[in-house]
Amino acid sequence: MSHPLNIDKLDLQIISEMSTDAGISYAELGKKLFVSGGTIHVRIKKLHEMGVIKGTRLQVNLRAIGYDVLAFIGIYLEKSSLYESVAKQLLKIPQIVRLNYTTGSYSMFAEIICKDSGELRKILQDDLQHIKGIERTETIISLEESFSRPINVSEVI
Amino acid sequence: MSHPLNIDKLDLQIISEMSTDAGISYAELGKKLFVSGGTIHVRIKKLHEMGVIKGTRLQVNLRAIGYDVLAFIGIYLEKSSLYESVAKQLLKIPQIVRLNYTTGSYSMFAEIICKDSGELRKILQDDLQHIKGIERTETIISLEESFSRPINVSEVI
DNA sequence: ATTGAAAGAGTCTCAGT
DNA sequence: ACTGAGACTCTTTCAAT
Repeated sequence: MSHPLNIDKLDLQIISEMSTDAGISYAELGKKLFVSGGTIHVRIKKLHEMGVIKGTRLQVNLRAIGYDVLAFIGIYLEKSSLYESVAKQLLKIPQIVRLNYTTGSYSMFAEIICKDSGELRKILQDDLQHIKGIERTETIISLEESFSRPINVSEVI
Repeated sequence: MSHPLNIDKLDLQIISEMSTDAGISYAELGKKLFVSGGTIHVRIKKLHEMGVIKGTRLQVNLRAIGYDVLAFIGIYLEKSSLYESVAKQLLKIPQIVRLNYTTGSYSMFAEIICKDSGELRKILQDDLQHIKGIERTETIISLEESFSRPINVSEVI
């Protein structure tokens, strides 16, 4: 498997290990991959500079901090040229955590996290209905997350 | 705002800061929140033990490592009681990184990351069509990710 | 529950290969 | 490009509050 940039097997192994645990020490990671901690350090620095690694994020149990509702919103636009302007409006709604420009059933597809169903209803009715360019929306509420995992890059190596 | 568990303002501030940068040092985080590094350490340990913090994940530029296609798959089940058994089959497909049991347009909703459109087509035709209990699927391909961000917990504080 | 300090562990740099 | 060692920084523990 070839890559667009200078990414080799060791880089992918580092990414693979850190995908599930970004907090692993360079020393331990080096031991696991049979290189020195210094090499791990250099590689991670390089991957950062290349923009391959964008950062680390905490995985939080949303229910535990009072966010009970996860939903997806399929968005139909009046004209697809309105994409940029609608995206700008959706960015202003803090509960919307992700937005994709899509092809298929919807023009855009959003993910939203709310404290309760009342908050979700409020955003759907008050905020989304007033955004110019949105024709209609379809809400898909998640009752349960079966699983969520990083992509398995090991097969590429 | 009250919480189901013993989570206070400082805990939420820690979660907020680390949501966007899980790699920040306890010392620096302590300075930012006007407590000692030792206190940060104790709080994070507590949040881990309580299951509020589940871990850290690397944010990777998928295109850079050869994954060009992100898509969502809406799944219609023959009977909703088949949920568990279908979920088990979907877990076996490594390209499917997330699965939710949903209400709305679909019974289940999956997220899939593939190297190219050929790989996606192959999974849709070969793998999904042979899973007992799936009536039909709808594929939504992401042409562009506008944004992706953690939930903003600061408003809760 | 928080602090400050000491001990231990990890990162980061660099000269040598 | 990798290593090992030294300098530096951070984590982790703990007695005191």
